[in-house]
Amino acid sequence: MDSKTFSRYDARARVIKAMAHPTRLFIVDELSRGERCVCELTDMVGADMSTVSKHLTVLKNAGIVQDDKRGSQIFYALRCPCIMDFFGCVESVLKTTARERRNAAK
Amino acid sequence: MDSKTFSRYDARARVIKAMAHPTRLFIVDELSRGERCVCELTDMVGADMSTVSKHLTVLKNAGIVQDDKRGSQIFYALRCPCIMDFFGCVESVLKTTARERRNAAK
DNA sequence: TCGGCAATTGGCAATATGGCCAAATACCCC
DNA sequence: GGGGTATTTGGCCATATTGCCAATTGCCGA
Repeated sequence: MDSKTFSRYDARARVIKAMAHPTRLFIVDELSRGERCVCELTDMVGADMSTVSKHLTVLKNAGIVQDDKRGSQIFYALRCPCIMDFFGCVESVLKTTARERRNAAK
Repeated sequence: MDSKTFSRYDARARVIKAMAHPTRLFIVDELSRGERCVCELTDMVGADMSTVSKHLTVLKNAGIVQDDKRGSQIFYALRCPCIMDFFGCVESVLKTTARERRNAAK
């Protein structure tokens, strides 16, 4: 794999890696229903606000979310709704695995 | 986030995490064109065979690929072609980011 | 059965990630 | 300007990931 090819896959991997965490997946799913401020997300996630903030930074650096400062709050929103396509695909992988496990158990 | 909700997102995150590496992304892309044995993939990737083998194990454990032993070789194939949907989505995130960066530079 | 290729496994070192606390910033209202 | 809320940043530790090498296993042909 030459370095140009590597760069292409590395760029993609960075975006995917940003999604590869249960808390960040939860956040993305929640944002798909509309923008939320950090404190709302913190309440929902149930972790330290600093932790949630760092997760949001990861998502922002990957280009998945955008932030909008309004007053003393910062609202985050999905930048690319197509991100939700991930879920359908991931679910079908999980379903396939579950089905095969059932068959294997027979 | 209650523990049941967490489990759901964690299961999804495990699948996504398996994709979150440039080499594994390359492998998935290559497998989308048809099955390949470990030595073919090793040649293409250009890493140690043990490294490629471990990447394949990660993909297999996530339910993304399946293996088929034939003679002295083991062929890997995608188990769920929809995995390729990831790429379109990731590309659009990358394109959005690139576009915004261009606009910001103006 | 022996030698050799294909592939996996174990071990190890380097590096990255995740989460909390505490401290620093930013903003608003009074 | 001062106090309070919202958010980010820095530091630290525990844990996970990655990649190579070496050793092992599995299979085939001579």
